[in-house]
Amino acid sequence: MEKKRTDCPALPPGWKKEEVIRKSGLSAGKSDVYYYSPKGKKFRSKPQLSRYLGNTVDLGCFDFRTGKMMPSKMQKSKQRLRNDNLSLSKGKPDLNTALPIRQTASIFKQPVTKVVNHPNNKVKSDLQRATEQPRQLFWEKRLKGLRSWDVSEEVLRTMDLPTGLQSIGPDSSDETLLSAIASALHMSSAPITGQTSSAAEKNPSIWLNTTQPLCRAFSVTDEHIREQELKVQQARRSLEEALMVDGLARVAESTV
DNA sequence: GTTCTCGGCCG
DNA sequence: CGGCCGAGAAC
Repeated sequence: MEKKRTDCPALPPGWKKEEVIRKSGLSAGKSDVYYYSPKGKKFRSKPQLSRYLGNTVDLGCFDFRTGKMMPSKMQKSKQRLRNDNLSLSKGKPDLNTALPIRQTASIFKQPVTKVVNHPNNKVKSDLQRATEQPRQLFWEKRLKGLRSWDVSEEVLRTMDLPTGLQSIGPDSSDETLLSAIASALHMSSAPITGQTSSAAEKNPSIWLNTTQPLCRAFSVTDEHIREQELKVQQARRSLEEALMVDGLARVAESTV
């Protein structure tokens, strides 16, 4: 059989594509296409590939069988943005196994543009580099007043931050504190400690540690952790209930 | 146990 | 009809 693993130009380097012809049975002559990651993991469908690659790669116009990007396969009236209202309200249970996109990520989609005085330079849009882009001091202030809304346009109550967290910098109110901390958690995998230097409190515009949020140094206590565990537990419970109710409703609907 | 292969469901 | 994945066959 053709068991040649060939390079696949549409995928990151190291990926291989293989086409296996069925040699017997009713489906003899049909072929199956497989992909192999650089580490040798085998993939036998687009959903499986998509799950593995996560949200970093859009396989929307990727043709699994040929292994090429097919611009024609774009923007069908189907293919909605993942988990929009429709697919959540009506429709089947969410069997989408792809990782959910952080909704807050939209804030960071457009990092500050770095202009370099060289005619041949192109602006890079690599997300990894985005965190290293220059930023305005106290840029978090711009997040002030951002709220989240549910589908009925009801303002969602903001999260309660643990007591003891205090903002720092020109905006002493707590209005940007949550945003600043949330942003910091999204933008770096390094520990978030807040501004540990006491100098930063006196003159933040000079001593601010820009890798940390506009938040005074804090420590996490066992009590904080217990509270958080409780919240997670409760959230999971209500999710479980919601899924339960949803499932029952669907069964009832289908047996009418 | 893992990998290969074809059947068959479902859209 | 073809993509996807279950599961038996093969190793």
